[in-house]
Amino acid sequence: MPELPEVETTRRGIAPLLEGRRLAGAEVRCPKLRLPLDPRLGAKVRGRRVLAVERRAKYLVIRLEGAGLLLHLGMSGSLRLVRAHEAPGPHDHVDLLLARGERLRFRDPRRFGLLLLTGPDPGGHPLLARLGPEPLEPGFDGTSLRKGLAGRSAAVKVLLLDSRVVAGVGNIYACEALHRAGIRPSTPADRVSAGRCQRLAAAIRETLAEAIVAGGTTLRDFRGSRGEPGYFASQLAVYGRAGEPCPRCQAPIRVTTIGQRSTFYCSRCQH
DNA sequence: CCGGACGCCTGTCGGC
DNA sequence: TGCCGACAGGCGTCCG
Repeated sequence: MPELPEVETTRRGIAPLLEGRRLAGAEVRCPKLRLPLDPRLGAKVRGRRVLAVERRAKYLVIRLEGAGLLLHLGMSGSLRLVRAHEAPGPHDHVDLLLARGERLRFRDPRRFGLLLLTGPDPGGHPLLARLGPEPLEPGFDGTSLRKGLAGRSAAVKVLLLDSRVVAGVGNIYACEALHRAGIRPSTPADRVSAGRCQRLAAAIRETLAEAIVAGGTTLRDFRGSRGEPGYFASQLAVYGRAGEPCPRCQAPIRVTTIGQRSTFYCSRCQH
């Protein structure tokens, strides 16, 4: 579920609540996520101060004194600050405990998420080693995107979902950025011209930045750290809108399958 | 290396 | 109303 804007929304919500405070432990109720949770997580984080809450691609990178945490929300994860007396639901798998009875609660019905204890530099974890450029950082532009697409015959949309090409773009924002750039998702990646790569890189950045401003996209269950939904769904041009008129040219939005994922596009204004 | 298929889980929705 | 299959925002792995 959560793509870069949703993870960034979550990060912005929890960072001010965590940074500078000490963890009092952790409560692991269900250790079976994408990778098993460390059953001794609580003892290992207890007493450590939170130095920073950062984001890389769709990962939250939490730096602690002498250790680190790597957290991924998978398809259905969310984080929320709760009070100790709030009873956990069936999918509230783990809490990070703070002082004063506050907890950061990790809910993840589908359990594709991840919470790993790492060394002092969680950013150096192997899971992050092969990630491509951050789309909102200066290192990402038409030139670097074109390099990522060079020599690849796969559909350009498949490569936008490849975190080695660009980090953090998921199915919603790949569809939206391609629509904004006027590029058909099935176009072979190496046939996207330099000029169109420039346009596509700009479209990716704009789409992600606007979605962050809106607090992300809530289709069903995404919630920010205070339980609030994201409001970008109303600004989606194509995703989930099969049969509706294209906001630019009024032709009906089509849906097809590319790379085993539903793909929405306008056949009139995307070429 | 590349492209494509699959599995991991649970919830929800549409069709019959 | 109830059941059953299809599908969902991710991503690592395996196969040819």
